[in-house]
Amino acid sequence: MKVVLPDSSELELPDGSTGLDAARAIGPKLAEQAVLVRSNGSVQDLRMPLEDGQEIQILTTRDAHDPDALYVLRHSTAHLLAEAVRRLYPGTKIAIGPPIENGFYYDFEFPEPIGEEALERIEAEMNRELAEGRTWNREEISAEQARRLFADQGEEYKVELVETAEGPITLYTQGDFTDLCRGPHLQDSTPIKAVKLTGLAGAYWRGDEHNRQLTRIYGTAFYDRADLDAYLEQLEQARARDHRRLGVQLDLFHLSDHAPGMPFWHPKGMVIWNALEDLRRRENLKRGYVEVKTPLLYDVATWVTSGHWEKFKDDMFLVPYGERELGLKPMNCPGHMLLFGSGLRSYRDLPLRYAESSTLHRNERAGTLHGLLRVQHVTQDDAHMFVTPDQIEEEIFGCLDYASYLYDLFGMEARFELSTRPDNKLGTDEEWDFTEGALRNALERRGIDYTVNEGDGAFYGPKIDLHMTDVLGRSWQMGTIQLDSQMPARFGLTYMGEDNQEHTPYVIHRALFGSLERFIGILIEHYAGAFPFWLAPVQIRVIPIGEAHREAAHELGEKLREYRVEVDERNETVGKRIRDAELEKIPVTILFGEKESDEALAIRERGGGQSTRSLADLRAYLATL
RNA sequence: GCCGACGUAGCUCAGCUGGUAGAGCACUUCACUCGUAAUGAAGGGGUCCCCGGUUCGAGUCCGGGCGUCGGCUCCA
Repeated sequence: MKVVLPDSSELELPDGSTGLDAARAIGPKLAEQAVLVRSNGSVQDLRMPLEDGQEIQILTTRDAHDPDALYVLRHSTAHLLAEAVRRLYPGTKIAIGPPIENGFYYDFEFPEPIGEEALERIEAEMNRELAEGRTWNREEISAEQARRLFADQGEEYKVELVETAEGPITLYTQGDFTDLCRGPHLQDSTPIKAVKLTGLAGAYWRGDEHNRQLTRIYGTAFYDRADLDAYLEQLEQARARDHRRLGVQLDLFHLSDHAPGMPFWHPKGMVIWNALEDLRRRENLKRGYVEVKTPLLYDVATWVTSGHWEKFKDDMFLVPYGERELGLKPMNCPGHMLLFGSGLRSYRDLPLRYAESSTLHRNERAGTLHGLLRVQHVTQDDAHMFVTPDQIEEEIFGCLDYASYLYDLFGMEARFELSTRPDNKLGTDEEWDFTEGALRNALERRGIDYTVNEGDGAFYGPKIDLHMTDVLGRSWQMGTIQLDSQMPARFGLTYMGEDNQEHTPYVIHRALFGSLERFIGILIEHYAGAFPFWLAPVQIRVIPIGEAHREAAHELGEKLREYRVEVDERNETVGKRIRDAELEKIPVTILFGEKESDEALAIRERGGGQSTRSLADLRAYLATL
C-alpha cells in the first residue's frame, strides 16, 4: 500500500501498516518524536492502521503549539491524572477525562470530599509518574468484555459509558491503569514536559443536575515548560483587563453587598451608558421603532398568562400588594403584549415595533452572578415587533442588519447561534417547525455562519443569539432575536386582516446589545478600558505646566467645551499627571505652558504619540477619531 | 441550588503555632511650580463581612448566615 505525505510524495508500506510504521519508514528520529497522525483534518492514533492512498501528516513533539498535538498530549495527561488519583485515593471512581481548550479535566467520585490542597499532592504524584515514565498500549475488546472488566473494578461510570457506546470498545493502558478511551494518545509520556493542575470544581455526571455531582479536576500540560510559563503569564494579562478590575480602576461602576448583582454606576460609567442609549435611540428612530414605557410591577395573573409564572416564579422578585402580590418584571414581553392588546389593531398598523430600554429584575440562583456579565438588575435594549406572517422574514433581516451595524461599530465579532425548541416548549411541533424554519431561512439568506444549539430556545419560541467571549474565554449571550407564535395567542392578541377576519400576530422579541450591563462589561474588556474617543468618559485632559498656566488651561478647556474636558491643576509634577492620564486611559492630553498658544498646542495621545497642532487643527483632527 | 476557595484601610495585599492590626498606592496638609508614565515630608483613615460558640483572651479556632471568586447546573 501507499500513503501520501504532506509534500505530495508517496510512501510505500506493507499492507496494514500503522502511522508509527510510516514514521519508522521515514526515519527513526521521526518515529521517536511522533505523537499523532493527522489525515484530512481528523486525528488518528499512531497505532491505528493506515489505508491505501491515505493522505497523512505525522505530528511530532516539534509541533508543540499545534492544537491537535496539544490535544493528544493533554488527553494522555488526563489519564496520568486518573492514575495518580486512583493510587492516592483508593476507592475513587473515575468518570470521564477529555482534553478541552487550554487543558483537560477528569471527573471523579471521591470516597471523601477533597480540598484544593489535594491538588498539590496529586500533581506531585503525576510528576513522579512522569519521572518514572509511562507507555500507552491500545487494545480493542468487545463491549461485553469491557463491561465485565469495569464492573469488576466497581467503575460504574465506565460501565454506563460502555453500555451506551457505539462501535468497538478501545482501552488504553499505562502502567497499572486501564481506561476506556477512544484515543488518540501519545506513545509514551516523555513529550509531557510541564503539567499543572489548575482547579477543582463540582460537575454533574453527564451534565445533568439530577445526577450525582462528581469532583472535576482541571489541569493543563505542554510540550515545553516555557509554554506553560507563557500560558500563565497570558492568564495574568487577561485578568488585568477583566471588566471587574478595570471597572473599579477606571471608576466606572461598583458592586456592593447592599444590592447583590445590581451595579452602582459612577459618573464615568454613565457616560458610556448614555452613549449606548443615545445610539440606541438614534438608530431605533431611523429604523421605524416607537418608544414605549410599561409598568415594572404586574399582577400574578399576567405572569400566569405569559407562561413565566410556571417556569420562573422562583426567580422573580415579588412585592406584597394588599392580599395579593405583584411580580417585578424580569422581562418586558407581557407589558408590550398588554399594550398591543389595549386597542384595536389593523394589518395596516403592522409591523408595529415597540421599543423600551427598561430595568428588569431577576432573582438569579445563588452562585450564578458574575460581575456585569450576569446581574440581577438587568437593563435590556428591548423591542417587540408585532408582524403578519409575511412580514417575518423582512423584520428578521432588519434585526440582523441592525445587529451587524452595532457590532461593527465597536469592531466586535459576534458568533451567531440558532437555538431550537426546548423540552418544556409551549405550542405544537408544527408551529415550531415554522418558526425555526423562518429563523434558519433568514440566517441562510443573509449568508451568516451560525451554529445550532438544539433545545436551547426560549419556551415560547426559537432564537438567534449573538455570542461574545470574555477575556477568560467564557462565552456570553449578547443580542437575541426570538420569533414567538405563543405569547400573542396566550394574551388573545389579534389584528384585523385585509380579509376582515381577526388574525393572531407573530411577535419578534429582540434585544441587540442584550443587556446594557453585559454589553458594557464586554466593551470594557474588548477595549481593555482604552475606549475610543467617542466613548471615553474623559476625552481630553489639559495639563497646565506651572501655576502661571492654570488660567490659560481653563480658558482652553472652555474653548473645547463640546468635548468632555478636564483640567488637571493638581500640585503634581507634569510627569506624574501624564502618568495618571495614561493610567486613566484618556485619549488626548494637552500640555499648556510657556510655549503654547491656540496656534500651537502640545498634544499627547494615549500611548505616547506627540504632535503640535493649532486649536483649529485639533478640532479637525478630533472629528476624525 | 451544588463542589472548591476567599472576605483585613478607597484599591492591591501582609499579618507565623490565638495575646484587641501593618505596607504600597490613593486621600489631606505643607514645601517645591515642574515639559511627556511616579518630587519630598508630615498626617488622617480599620465594627479585621455579619451573628453565635470555644477561650482569661479570637482578625486568627469552630458553627451558621451573607457576599465574592473558579467551575457545574440554570439563564425568560
